[in-house]
Amino acid sequence: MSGPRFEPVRTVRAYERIVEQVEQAIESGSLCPGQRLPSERDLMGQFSVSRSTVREALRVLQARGLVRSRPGDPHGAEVLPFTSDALQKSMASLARVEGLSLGELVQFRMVLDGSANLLAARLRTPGQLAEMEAAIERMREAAQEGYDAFGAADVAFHDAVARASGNKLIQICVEVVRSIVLGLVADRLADAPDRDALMRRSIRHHEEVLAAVRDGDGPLAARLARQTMYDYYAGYVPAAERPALRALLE
Amino acid sequence: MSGPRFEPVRTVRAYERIVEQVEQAIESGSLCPGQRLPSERDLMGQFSVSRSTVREALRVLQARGLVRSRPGDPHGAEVLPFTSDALQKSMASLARVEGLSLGELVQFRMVLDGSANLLAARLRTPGQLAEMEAAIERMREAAQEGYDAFGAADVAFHDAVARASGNKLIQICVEVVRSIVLGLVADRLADAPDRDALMRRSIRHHEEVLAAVRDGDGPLAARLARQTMYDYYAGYVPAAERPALRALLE
DNA sequence: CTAGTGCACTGGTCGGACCAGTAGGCTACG
DNA sequence: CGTAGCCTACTGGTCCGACCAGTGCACTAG
Repeated sequence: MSGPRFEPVRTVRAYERIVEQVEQAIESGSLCPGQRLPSERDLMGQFSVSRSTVREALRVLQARGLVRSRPGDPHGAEVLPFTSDALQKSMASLARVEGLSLGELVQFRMVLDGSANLLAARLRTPGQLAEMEAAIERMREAAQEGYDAFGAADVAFHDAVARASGNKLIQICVEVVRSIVLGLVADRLADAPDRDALMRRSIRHHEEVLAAVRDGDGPLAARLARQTMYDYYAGYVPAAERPALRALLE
Repeated sequence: MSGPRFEPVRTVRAYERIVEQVEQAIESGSLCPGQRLPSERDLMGQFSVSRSTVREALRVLQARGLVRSRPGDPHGAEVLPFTSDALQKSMASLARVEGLSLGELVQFRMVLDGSANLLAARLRTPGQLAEMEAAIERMREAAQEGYDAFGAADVAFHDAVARASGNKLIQICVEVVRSIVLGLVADRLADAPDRDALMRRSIRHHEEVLAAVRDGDGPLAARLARQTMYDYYAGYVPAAERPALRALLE
């Protein structure tokens, strides 16, 4: 009954095949970050296509964050090291299009940060522990300097924890989601009424988290980290969403 | 000492501004999924640019998964509903370029799936609970039919849990990371020696997880979910990475 | 009323052209 | 001899006009 199983032919556009080839060259390592692609006019020769086609391919590669081109650059497009930019862009667009609420984002941060602390408590090296201590020390100094400096030191602490978790995926997602959240609440954080008290309390919380990490008590570190995050952001989250956040606190 | 703070001027390319405008129209909702963009020739009139520029903008929008165009379509490019495709693409490329190990990916799944179960145990609706039960029932049937059907039912269960967590971000990340992991181990899963025993044990584990979710015991559900994931994948993870996974089991 | 045909239009690709910008070599001046 | 400044050859960004294969719709012939 059934003859030979034919598959639907996929019409592959010329620029897509160029994208594939370059992408593969980058992934296979034969094209390293910092290296340059040939100029568009060279590429049109190598691929036997017109410049328009080459350019459309480059636009796609650029949109994926693999390549950057600059007018006038005599060396051609530059192959970029991986950045989470593309990931962040699509997640940010996800956040807007899909209508992600601040509550969901904060909840996700609680999950990630909690897990990062859990892992860090068990897997950290002495050097990483020192980094975290340095970050908190920096937070204490920065509290005198201003809110921006304090925020930066805060970020540095969470990054140190994420690194100590030993999981690059966690590390990157922490970074991506945090930047989205900070983008959403930046204006409201700026004019918080009692910033000094907020910073002092935040430092104390971070110290408790660090102590748990130092002691290797993962579950405690995770719980404290989630609680810290909750205390810090709950005020900006609509009351209706808060119960979902509290579900992550024992 | 410091004069007026000048900022570096950012030369904005024409196609970028087109991308911005269309992106914003989609995000603001004035352009809904299913609707059509004007034809390229119309757009070049509306934006006062050449077709090449319009096309480059469309390439970028297409690369971000916001739009699809098809040759010959008399209605112009179609605005797509959000899919996690773009997210998945950038995360998959991250996995390759950054050299994410299977261990890290599985660990991340343990984190996500654990948290999803924790939340689901506390926030699930009766309907969602029924979905999970149906998915497990489907797993029992599928175990007779074959490995592919079983895998599909397994995926359906985890999706039901992710939905019940109430967090779309968790839901999407679960989906994205799972598809990457499955892509990595697909060939090795196919010729596992004792597939029947594997499936039976997997069903039993899932039943235990479901029971915990039904009882509203979040921490237990989370721990069981992580344990299930570990048992299922640990064999494919290099022994050196396994301790990091076990750090997530009490 | 339906089956078939033709047309108007689409996106994909091509080739050529011009512009503003850059880098590096060249020149002329100190 | 060294350096400051110009010059040129090249880059990417944009525009234009053209052709092709594919699509959907309206119109027509049966």
